[in-house]
Amino acid sequence: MEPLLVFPDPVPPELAQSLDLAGYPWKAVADEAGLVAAEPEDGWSGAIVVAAHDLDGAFAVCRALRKRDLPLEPLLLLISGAQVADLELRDDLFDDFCLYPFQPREFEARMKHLFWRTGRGTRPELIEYGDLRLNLETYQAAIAGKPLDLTYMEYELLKFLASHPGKVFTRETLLSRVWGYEYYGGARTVDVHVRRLRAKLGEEHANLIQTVRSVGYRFGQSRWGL
Amino acid sequence: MEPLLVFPDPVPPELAQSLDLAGYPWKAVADEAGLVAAEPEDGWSGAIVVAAHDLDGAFAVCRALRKRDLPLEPLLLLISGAQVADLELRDDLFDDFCLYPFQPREFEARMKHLFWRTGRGTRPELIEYGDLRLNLETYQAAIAGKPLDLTYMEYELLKFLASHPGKVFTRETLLSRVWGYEYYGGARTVDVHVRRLRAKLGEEHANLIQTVRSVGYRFGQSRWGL
DNA sequence: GCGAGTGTGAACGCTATGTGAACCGCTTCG
DNA sequence: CGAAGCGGTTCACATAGCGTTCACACTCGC
Repeated sequence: MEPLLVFPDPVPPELAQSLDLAGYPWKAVADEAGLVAAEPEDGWSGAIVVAAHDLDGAFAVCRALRKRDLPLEPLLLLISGAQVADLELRDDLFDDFCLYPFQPREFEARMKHLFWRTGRGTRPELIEYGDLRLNLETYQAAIAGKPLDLTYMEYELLKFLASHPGKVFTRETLLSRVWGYEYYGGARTVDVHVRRLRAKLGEEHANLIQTVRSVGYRFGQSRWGL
Repeated sequence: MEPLLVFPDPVPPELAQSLDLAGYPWKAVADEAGLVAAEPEDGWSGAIVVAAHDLDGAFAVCRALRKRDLPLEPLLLLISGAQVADLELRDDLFDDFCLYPFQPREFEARMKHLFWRTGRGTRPELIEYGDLRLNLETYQAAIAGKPLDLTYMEYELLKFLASHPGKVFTRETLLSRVWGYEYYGGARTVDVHVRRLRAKLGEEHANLIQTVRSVGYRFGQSRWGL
């Protein structure tokens, strides 16, 4: 596991202790300049920024971390109770915060939840939508409990569509995202795969993949929430 | 704003007070059966589940909320310090947690951050004007909650008009901006599409698109009032 | 009341999509 | 080594949905 970035340097001893006890590798950074200098080859796996002693410096570090091409996640902010009000309008600078000084149990639970949450974004192991279920680990699909016998491309296409329910994708987008970025091929290929998917989904569920004329295809119903 | 779901019923008084002070509308629910019974027409805007007094009941509610077609978000869990360990392996049941009893400032900050996060992460790009709502991601439109079945050109035209409310466009402008810059066609095409749009909007909302004689069309009310 | 501008219904023709089948490369098995 | 099977791609054709156009009725302003 890549190390966590921790600000400031030196790190408060109780934080260092909690991190070590929980088994997180970490590296302290004193200021913005250190972000680049101390960065491991494979990047940071997350960041913990202690704002309790230096609010402005902490926010500066957060900003620097979030401005990168790939904003660093997750980012946990440790602040004193009196600083809670300063979070206002700075929601974009952190993923979660924890009152400082902290209870080790709460700190550890927040770390776990944060990693779980951001990890889920990159590697979900199960996709479910209505009766449909895709097991990404075993490459199996099932609808209403009945297993679907999908080919590789069919599975990949369905996986991509089902992981963005409601959103419409053009054939070109699907070709580049599902087939590959430099794919040379006719857009009708998508049609054929959609047709086979619909056939395998069965008459009852064929409408899971909807045609949006002149645009492309959409999986499932739109989300009108919020 | 739609109300928050709060479990259990009765709600602890300090929680009720904090919610009221922060201006969140809310509705208490006593058990899983109440989730459906008490649900507002437009759904919940989020949930707060107090686990401090009834851990199992709280998790049951969380599970029920997350199993729905559209898992309810955001979901804030309130737990006692002794229960933190019980969060283990239940990361999927909540979005954030707060130690209970809580400091109102921390509670409020978590609520704000949660709403900011879910709003930003999952909110589709929308165009809204009065009862009209256009979802740009899903190519769907709805008026007063009822979905509109629009064709591609109708959708594009409405999208363009609705994104410049109050402004008058000539047919030529519309042809070049909606149809395309090199479009060579009769101006009456616009009329026909406007007519169909009005018909689909329904008698009640047909006046959303107004005719400005000798000039063109305008969406919504003029900025000078009417 | 006249004319320009706009609403309306219907008809036409095009284009995007559905559909069946052929093709082609790859793997498997005899 | 060749045949067969499988899966992905492409092609040709059918078709319905949709955009455009036109003719005519109507309305508004002068």
